[in-house]
Amino acid sequence: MTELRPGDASLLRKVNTQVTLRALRRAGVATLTQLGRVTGLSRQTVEAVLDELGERGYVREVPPDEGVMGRPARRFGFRADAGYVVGVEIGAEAIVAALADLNGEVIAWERAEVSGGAAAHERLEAAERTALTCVDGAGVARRRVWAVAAGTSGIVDRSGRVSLSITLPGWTGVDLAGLAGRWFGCAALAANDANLAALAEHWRGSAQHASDVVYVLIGHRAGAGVLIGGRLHPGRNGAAGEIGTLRQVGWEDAARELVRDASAAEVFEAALAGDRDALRRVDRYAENLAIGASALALAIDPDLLVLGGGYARAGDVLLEPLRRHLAELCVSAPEVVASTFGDEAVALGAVRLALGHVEREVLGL
Amino acid sequence: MTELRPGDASLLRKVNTQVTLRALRRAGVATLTQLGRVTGLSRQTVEAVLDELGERGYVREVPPDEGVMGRPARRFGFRADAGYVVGVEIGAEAIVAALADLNGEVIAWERAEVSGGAAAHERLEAAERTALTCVDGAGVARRRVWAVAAGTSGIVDRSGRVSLSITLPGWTGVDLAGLAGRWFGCAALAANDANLAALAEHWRGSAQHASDVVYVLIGHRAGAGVLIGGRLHPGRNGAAGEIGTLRQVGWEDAARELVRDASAAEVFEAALAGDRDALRRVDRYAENLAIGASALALAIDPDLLVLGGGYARAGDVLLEPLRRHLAELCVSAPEVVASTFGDEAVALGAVRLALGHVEREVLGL
DNA sequence: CAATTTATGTAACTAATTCACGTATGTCGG
DNA sequence: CCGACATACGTGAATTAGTTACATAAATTG
Repeated sequence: MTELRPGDASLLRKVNTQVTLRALRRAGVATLTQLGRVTGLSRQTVEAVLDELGERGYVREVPPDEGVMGRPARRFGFRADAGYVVGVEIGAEAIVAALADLNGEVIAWERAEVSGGAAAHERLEAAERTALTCVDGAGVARRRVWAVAAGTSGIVDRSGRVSLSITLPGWTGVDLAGLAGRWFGCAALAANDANLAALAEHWRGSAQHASDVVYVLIGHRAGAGVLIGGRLHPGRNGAAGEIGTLRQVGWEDAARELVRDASAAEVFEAALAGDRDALRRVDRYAENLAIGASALALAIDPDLLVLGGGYARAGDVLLEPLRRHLAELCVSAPEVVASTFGDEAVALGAVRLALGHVEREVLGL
Repeated sequence: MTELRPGDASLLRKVNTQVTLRALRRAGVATLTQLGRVTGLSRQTVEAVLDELGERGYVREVPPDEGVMGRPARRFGFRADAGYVVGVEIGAEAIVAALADLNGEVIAWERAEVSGGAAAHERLEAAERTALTCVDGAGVARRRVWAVAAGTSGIVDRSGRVSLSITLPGWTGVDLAGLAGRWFGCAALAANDANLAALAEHWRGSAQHASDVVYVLIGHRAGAGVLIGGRLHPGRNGAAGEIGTLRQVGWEDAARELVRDASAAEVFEAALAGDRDALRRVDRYAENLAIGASALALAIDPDLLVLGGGYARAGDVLLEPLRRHLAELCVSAPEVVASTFGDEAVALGAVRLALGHVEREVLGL
């Protein structure tokens, strides 16, 4: 339902501003002539656009290059420090916050532990504290944060409310986006953790060249996030990818069976060393995982399946049997790769989400 | 990856042409002033756009309204008969062809039976014959067909080739789009039948107000089609929705169990009459269906689930237990409705697909 | 220091759109 | 039948945005 609106001349300027800004951000620093070449616009148009952007504070002129032939060209750079965004992961046992500039470069990380049994208000206070510390510690004024996004396990609806959480006590019903907006008095978004991790992988991780992505987050509990056309696909209720709840899929007990007596890391370690029992347990786990993953893969037929979360650190010991089982179950199984990011994936995805909001709303895409 | 291109003034005209054309097609016949009001453009702009469209043959002036106050306004109408599109369903036992004008109004239907065991070339010849008869019978010159789309069961890849078919003999590997293009010497597309049926429902059926739709086509075999954001989501290999192949889902045997000795219609009939055994069998069938449907619903979290195909004619006898089982399996089950169309759904979806191609490529959206 | 190279500044021109205002052409009421 | 009214048409000026062309400016090179 793309609302098609009529355009007057100002639409052109909007379009060309976006084209120019995108080219400038890609290039880092560029001259008018260079920008004209890559955008296909005339130098004069680029100049007019950059003037406007300069007045709005998004672009700054930098000293010209030296030592090159001809008249020195004026050079411009995107002011990535014009504003900032914050991404926060609110997990069961830890809060991870990231502060990033408008280029998405992370300036500062902050991490805090929380008790798995902490009440909702405690967890929220810890999240707020962590986010504020992250920003303050980097020496960035709080009012310069333009958007914040939070990721958490459970189902998060379109408005940013947690509509269902099984793992975190008192978490169901929390208006995450509404509350996070008060931290910095800015726009706020909230989404499911696996969805954000998927976004992070598509942004800077192993899913960069994929358009439709399924991200499976495995740890104590397994969840999944879905990207369609490179964009988040939360679904009607924000529940897309929540296939783990289906009994036949068996994600519920899979992790329990895997670890039983030892820690997960130990099991994977033993399997890597060739231990028969460990190998069998990992294979069994991979099979369980593959059932759910294949349901997702068959439903969506993605370009890529990314495996992330704590257990994904096991690498090929887990990936190889997963690929095998997946191939058995799917007509045409997607490529399977491991996540690039570790603990930062969710917060990084939250940064991307917040940044996307800024790009749309503020820079006016 | 929306390629963002710079715009010169002609971009404005393109945009406004689209806006105007869309408004005109919606209105049927309209005056310049009316079009100006609904599009938000000035009367002069609308006039200029309509002049161009008139020269290109897409718009025609019709006699002014009589009996209204003031100077009679010139009235314009979209020339829906400027071109035509053809949609064809190539099924196991029948070919259904539909000829439609540029408004998507179906001018003529044509139907032919084929043997389920017919070889690929026979089936293709039957399809071609049916399509040609449909067009010829309506008195439309063959060269006025601008695009044709074909739908069939099995997996159809992006290029329009059947990459896997289990039901139709010799069907795997057939370059459906390539061959269909020769029928009328025009652009040709091909897609999976369930996907096209979904498209039809979204276009004019029970899914008109939904954005993300899962369509489950049930008959001898069950298949599913997926719409994301109102658009076809075929997936990487055109296999999105092919969840029936997953053993755990049980769609393979579901239909077999249902019918066993009687015909499906008889079983549904008996269930409607209150027959215990029939009710149990329908419930069992609904449960099997729900497992696969819930996997799709959980993966995609759609706005709506549409049930179509032969067995969907059973109506509430089947829908009610399906809804019940789905609610048990899903965190938040989607609304479930029956398909609006009967046997025409797939051909109608093919018409929509072909029309979409024309709108994009020819009318230049 | 002149030649070369490259960027800037200015002016003329085109495309598309809007606004304002006068003109044309119907219906309605006496 | 004719004037009042309503509504649409036609024309011209103004605005915004973008492009091309060319003279001018400011560096490096030999």
